[in-house]
Amino acid sequence: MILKMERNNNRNIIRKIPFETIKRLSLYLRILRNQKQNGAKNILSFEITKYLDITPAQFRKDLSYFGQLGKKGVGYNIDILLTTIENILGTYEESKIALVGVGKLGTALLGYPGFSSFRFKISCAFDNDIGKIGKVWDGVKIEDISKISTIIPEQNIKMAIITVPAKSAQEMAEKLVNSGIKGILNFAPVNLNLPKNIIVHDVNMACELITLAYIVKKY
Amino acid sequence: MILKMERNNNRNIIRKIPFETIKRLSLYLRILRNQKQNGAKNILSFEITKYLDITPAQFRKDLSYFGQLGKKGVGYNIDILLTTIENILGTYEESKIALVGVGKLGTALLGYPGFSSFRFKISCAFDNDIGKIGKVWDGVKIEDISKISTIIPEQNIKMAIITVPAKSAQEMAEKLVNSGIKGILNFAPVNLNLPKNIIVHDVNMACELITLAYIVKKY
DNA sequence: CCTTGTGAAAACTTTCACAGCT
DNA sequence: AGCTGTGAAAGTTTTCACAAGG
Repeated sequence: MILKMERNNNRNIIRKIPFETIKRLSLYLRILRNQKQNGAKNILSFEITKYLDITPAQFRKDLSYFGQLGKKGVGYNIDILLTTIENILGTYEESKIALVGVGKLGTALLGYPGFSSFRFKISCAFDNDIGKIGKVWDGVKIEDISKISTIIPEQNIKMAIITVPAKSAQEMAEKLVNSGIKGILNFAPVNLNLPKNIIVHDVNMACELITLAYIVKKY
Repeated sequence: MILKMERNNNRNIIRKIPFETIKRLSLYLRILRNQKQNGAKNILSFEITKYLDITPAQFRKDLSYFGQLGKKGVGYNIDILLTTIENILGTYEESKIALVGVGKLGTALLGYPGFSSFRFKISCAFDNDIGKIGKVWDGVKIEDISKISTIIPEQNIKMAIITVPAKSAQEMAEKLVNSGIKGILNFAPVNLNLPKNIIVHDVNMACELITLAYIVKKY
């Protein structure tokens, strides 16, 4: 999957950026922040990839899509790299997220500390359980499902996380899309049938375990 | 990544099975079970892929690695397909899983109903919080971290899920590996540094959101 | 010397298109 | 007539290997 045609900073050439490169940028971001916190100013391609299952050449290739960011014989300046990657990924501005389904998993996600470091904020949560509606979890008030169509346009939210049971996921997804949601992180174990311009990423824990188990058994 | 050289049933030819094919098998499994429950006996490649972002040709190609499972002009018998895929993935026998870290996410996974349908069973859970040790969640007694090295070999557990904070993940992973664990599903936002023969799958919710946000913004 | 940046080659995956069964 | 099975082609990603610059 090719994501984008991007004009290369230095040489004015149109480049294709592999989707796999984009996925890896957030991994680089995490490590670079750690290194910066440890006081490092510079990093070499083989140093950063020691912490990942990625080759140094892969790292350099990934960055090459965005310009000549390193110095030959010297390595990469961590601040420059951080700024560049944060700009590419857009993590410098806060993104509001809607959560639908405040069961066990939804509750865990509401309290998940990893989102805020990438400036994601779950700014509203919905459930159909009367026992939950009106309560506040981690600073977020649980609203009734019926409020989706008013609150999401009001707050101009573009992304949502679905953590409802499989049987209601499609209905919730349609409600979200009708309210302006463009991207969905779907934890329900069903394939959502939505307009092609809506981006859906599925997270299926059972599938992750199955592939893990398959590999473990074969080796 | 090529997973395996497999002897093809019908033609005695050595085949390479793409890793991507293995990942899709669990998706097929889910839909086939649904269809069977709805009373269907047969399914066509274009019918099953209606529910997925996969082309019919991709589905047929995937299955072709495991033999000639369909009938030309007729389609695929659901029972045969189910049996074949369950055999390939090994989901016909129960796999015991150890859980390390019974915080919010760990608790959610303990109660996650999706595991049991693929015969995964979280059979032991560990935490270092004295307030949790000894308590029983979803039928599983929480044990102290120090018991990892006795309970895991005793129960002959080969796979574990890590849901502890980033700073203790590496230490826990090493304990697990020393106790006989071969595969780890890691929810902690750090890269685990372990022997190459140990299989680690990372699940990073923040990274999922970042790539989703990137695509949503660009389109 | 050292490490980056990058074309070119290799590896992997998906799609095409049609022969071959039923 | 209709759908599968599959080589071959196309598309995508990773690795190689070395020129080039500090």
